[in-house]
Amino acid sequence: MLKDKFYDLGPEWRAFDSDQRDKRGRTGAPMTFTIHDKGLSTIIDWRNKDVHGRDISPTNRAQIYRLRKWQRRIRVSDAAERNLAFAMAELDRISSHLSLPRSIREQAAITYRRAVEENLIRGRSIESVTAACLYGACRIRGVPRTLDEVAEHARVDKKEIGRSYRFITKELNLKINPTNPIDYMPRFASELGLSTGVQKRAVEILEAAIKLGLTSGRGPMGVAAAALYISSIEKGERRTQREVSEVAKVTEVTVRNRYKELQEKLGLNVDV
DNA sequence: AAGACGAAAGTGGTTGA
DNA sequence: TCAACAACTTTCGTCTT
Repeated sequence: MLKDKFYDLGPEWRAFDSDQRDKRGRTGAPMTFTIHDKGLSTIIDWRNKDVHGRDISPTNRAQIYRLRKWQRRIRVSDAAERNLAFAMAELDRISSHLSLPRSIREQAAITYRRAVEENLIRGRSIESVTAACLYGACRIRGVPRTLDEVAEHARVDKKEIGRSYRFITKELNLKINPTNPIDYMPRFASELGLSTGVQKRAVEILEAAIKLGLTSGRGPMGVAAAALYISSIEKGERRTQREVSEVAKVTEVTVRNRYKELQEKLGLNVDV
């Protein structure tokens, strides 16, 4: 019954690439929901007096009671709806900034609705919960974005999103696997303009590394970056450590450490 | 001149008493 | 709640291409 009432609150333009998006993005949320009824609501007050201050007859009184009851109901469902609409708008806004596919956004919406149903929002900001749902949705769908990336476009800081995320996943029993470095591969490779051959090789390296347990306890992005770095050299499409570290959002030092490790333990000789 | 290297000190988050 | 800890970062001087 609630869902009939949602409007498309997304941006009114479509962006075809991120440059465009950056230029055209105007402001935060597409619309404010602070005034849900546009000031048109009528309030039935609690006194049993009419406009002239006279007592209302008992017959009319029964009717007034019924009206009051509805007013109460409408008010609470309106508030809930308003919050949901706001959350959906926020979800839309962040995911469009992150160029996330619709399916992920929907996954996030599902999670969010569940969170609402289970009363998990109380005490947490809607913004932090939506961001947390989105972050989780990315991981569930195997298209990881870092917490930093999500936080960058959310209106709350990383710490709070993380807290909400942990809470939500625990309370809803969401089974989310630890991030797999392989999931980052397509994105990193394409951001670096590397061929699918390089990407495939990097995945092979990662698979071998996972078998040897070289990935556990390590930041997945660092490992992914290192594998891609090695593979880019092997395939003659070399990228510098700096370039690789940039897209993976880690430092060169980390790329170095990881790749030295991979090289040594996997018996790869990359040099020359 | 740019890239790669590695040592050393600093940071934030997890873990275990 | 606090301290220890590992991974990662920052910074910086040096070596290699």
